[in-house]
Parts: sequence; C-alpha cells; structure tokens
Amino acid sequence: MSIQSRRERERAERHQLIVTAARELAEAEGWDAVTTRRLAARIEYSQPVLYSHFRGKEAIMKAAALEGIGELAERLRAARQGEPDPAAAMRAFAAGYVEFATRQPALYAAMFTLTSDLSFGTADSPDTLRAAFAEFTATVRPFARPGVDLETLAETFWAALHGLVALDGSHRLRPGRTADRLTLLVDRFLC
Amino acid sequence: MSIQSRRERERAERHQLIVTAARELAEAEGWDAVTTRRLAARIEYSQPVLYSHFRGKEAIMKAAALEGIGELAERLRAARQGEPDPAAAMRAFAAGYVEFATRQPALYAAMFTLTSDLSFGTADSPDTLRAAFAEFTATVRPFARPGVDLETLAETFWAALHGLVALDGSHRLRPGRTADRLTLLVDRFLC
DNA sequence: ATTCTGAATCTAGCAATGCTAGGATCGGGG
DNA sequence: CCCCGATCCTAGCATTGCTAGATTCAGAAT
Repeated sequence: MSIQSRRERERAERHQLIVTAARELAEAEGWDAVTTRRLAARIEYSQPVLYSHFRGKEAIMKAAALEGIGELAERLRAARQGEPDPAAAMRAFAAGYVEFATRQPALYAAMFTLTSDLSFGTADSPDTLRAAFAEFTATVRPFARPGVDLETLAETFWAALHGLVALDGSHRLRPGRTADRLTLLVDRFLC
Repeated sequence: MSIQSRRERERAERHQLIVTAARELAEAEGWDAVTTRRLAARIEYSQPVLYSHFRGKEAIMKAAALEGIGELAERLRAARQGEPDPAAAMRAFAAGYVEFATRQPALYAAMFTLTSDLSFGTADSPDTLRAAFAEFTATVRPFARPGVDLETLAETFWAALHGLVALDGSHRLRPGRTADRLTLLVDRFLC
C-alpha cells in the first residue's frame, strides 16, 4: 500500500515535471526546440521514460495545452469578476485574454494553433475546457440580444480575440497598436 | 540569347511546377506530408533540384503562401466590387474570405498560421501583400468613424475574420454554425 | 543472508526528415 | 570531334520521433 502509493506519487511528480519542462523549453526557444532528447536531458532521465508517461510528443504538447487552458480560465474568471459593471468586465476580460497569450506565446500556440483536437466549447469536451468556455458565455451574456444564440455570440467573441492574438503574435499587424485594436474590437461587441 | 531565354523559361516553369505540386500535395494530405522527397518524386526530379530553386522547404511554403495571398486579393476584390452597397459589399467580402479559407485550408494555413514572417499590412511588405491589405481598407472605409484610424479598423476586421476561420478550421467551434457566426461578426462592424 | 522476480530504466538502433557534397552526364561552343 | 560548363543525380550527413532488447535494481520469499 505505502510503497505502491509512493511509486504512484513519484510517477505523478515526474509526469508534471515533464510537462513543466516542456513548457519552459517551449517558452524559451519555441516548440521546435522541444525535442524528445532535449526534454529527456532536462528532466535527467533517458528518452524512453517520456513514452512511459505520454504516447508521444504530441501528447506532451496536449497536456501542456490543457494545463494552459485551465490557467487561462482562472485568469479570465478573475478579470471578469473583478469588475461589477458588465462593460468594464468585458474590457478586463479581453485585456486579460490578450495578456495571457502575450506573456506565454508558446503555451498559447500549443493551446489554440498547434494542437489540432482539443476543442473548447463542444459538447464532448473535458470539464476544464467546458469551464473555460463558460467564462466567455458569462462575460458576453449581458450583451446578448434576443434572437442571437448566446453560445454563438461567445464563440464569435472568442474567435475575434483569438484572431487579434494570433496575427499580432506572428507580427502580421502593425506593432504598437495592439491596445487600439483591442478597444476597437471590444467596443464593437458592446454597442 | 534564344537558348538562354529558353533555359530561363524552363526554369521558371519548373519553379511554378514545384509550387503547384507542393500546394496540391499539401491540400490533399497536409503540409506534414509535403516532404522534399515526395515533392521531388511528384515533379519527377531528384531532391536537390528543389534546392536550386528554393532555399529550403520553408521557402517553398512561403512561395505558395504568397501565391495564395495574390489569389485571395483577387477574390476579395471581386466580392467587394460585385456589390454597390457598402454593407452588402462587406458581407460579400467576408463571405468570400471565409470561403477561400475553407476551400483551401492548407493554402490558408501556409499564408497565415504556418509561415512566420510574410506580413500583410506593414510598410515593408511586397506589393502583393500591400494590395491584399488594401482590399480590407477599401471595404472598411465606409464604416470608419472619426477618431478611429482606418488601418486599425481594417486590421481588426481582418483579425476577427481570421480568428473565425482559424478556430473553425481546427474544429474548435460548434460545427454547422459558421454562417451564423459570420453574420453576427459582420453586423458588429456594420453598426 | 541469499536468491528470485518483476518492474523500472537505459543503451542502441530504426526509419524518416531536411539538407548537402561530390561525381556523372549531357548539351552547346570552339 | 573534343572540350567545358552547367545541370542533375547518387550517396550520404545529422537530427528527428519512436521502439526493442538488455540491464539494473528494489522488494519478496526461502
């Protein structure tokens, strides 16, 4: 009992160690630099150990992405609940989203541009993803109009934010105007 | 003279052949399937020939992306000019954008999610990119309000469209509601 | 205390990738 | 008819993700 539980605990710790190391390495040098060899060296184990925890590199990225979505949801909830006024809440919400993505671009990429499955608002999603999407619907609800589906509005708002983050992060928009674009976008969803 | 020009012509044809083959292969099986070996086999040349035309695989993708941006610009211009009313033009424009991305997802990915450089509205862009971005500013101009920068508005509109396309294309939004989201988004930029 | 057992871990290797060096080949010019 | 230079291919490199087999080591049983 005791010995087996210790092993399970060590295993869980190493699982987390892998994900954390992958995130750090990706944030420092990009996901291309996260090779299984470098990752194994970083956690001071041999390569095959990774495969006793994850099916492969993609699974590691997916685990990191899921972790990131959980953290994003918490961040968004704090931003939303920090402002009593719905409009102010939405502004804080959007700013929080952009800041999260800007501060951890590699993690954000794993969450929404590199990983292919890992949905968000679909029905068969894990709880973490559902909860994250719920932050969007909650933020957007005060501005829903009759005849418009609430989830459709939330999806659209999310997509618009994601577009800003994605294009800005790949330097496709003029630098230094991120805030302008964000306020412009949010205003469009407020009116 | 004649002989050299023939060689240059053949070279240009092969250049185009490579890009076309890459696009076809990518559209059929994704960019991961576009290996230099398969691509070389497809154009019935050996691998190193690719490197006498392009610096590497990334350069080939970039060439395909640039070609795609040119085609997108033409598509957008047609959609925009096909409708005299500014609002209708914007709707057609947005629908054209989404349709282009949906019909050629791999090409779109090369244009705006995989390739990292290749900007669009920045000052030092090639003419093709500038022209494409100009389609956005032209479409959005009738709805610009005093105090809002026109290019900022265009960038934001583009980003929002891109977000819809990107998330929808990776199955992160509920299927079958693409049109709803699009009209909702465009309405926000019309009012 | 010693041997057995099974899990945990590593070494070594595979096929596939992007890319390159070197030689072969082939056509045009002398 | 021969040479020369551009063109093209064969062969190979290092690196990638991933896996099979051997090895080691901790705990159990005698």
